[in-house]
Amino acid sequence: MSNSFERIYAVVRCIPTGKVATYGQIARLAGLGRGARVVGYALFQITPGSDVPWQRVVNAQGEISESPHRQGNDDYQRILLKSEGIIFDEAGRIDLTEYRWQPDVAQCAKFASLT
DNA sequence: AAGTTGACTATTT
DNA sequence: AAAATAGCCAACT
Repeated sequence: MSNSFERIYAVVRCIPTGKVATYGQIARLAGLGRGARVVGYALFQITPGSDVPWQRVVNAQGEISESPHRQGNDDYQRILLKSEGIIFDEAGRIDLTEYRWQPDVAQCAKFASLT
């Protein structure tokens, strides 16, 4: 596993239940700057059984990003999020102004040395 | 070693 | 408002 991926996973693992984060947000926290795409690539390799809550990562529009290779799993992701208390609007989007995760260094000391 | 690729994002049509 | 364009960064081939 590449080091960058480890950092990304570390950040994602810190997203509390009931909250979501955007790819760009995670990229920045992981020290990747604008490498939002790398975050997506990292999540692509996550296998079921991993302790990384990949379902809490959505795109900047509050919508679930899907891929030609992952299609079918978007429904699964939506179900997981709903079970965590996240509400989807009519368009199937999440209200980021309410559910967007706001990193708290006190809760996640791992970031202290990354940012 | 160099080119391609992608769970992105912001900008421009 | 939806679709195409252009930057971005690291992994993969």
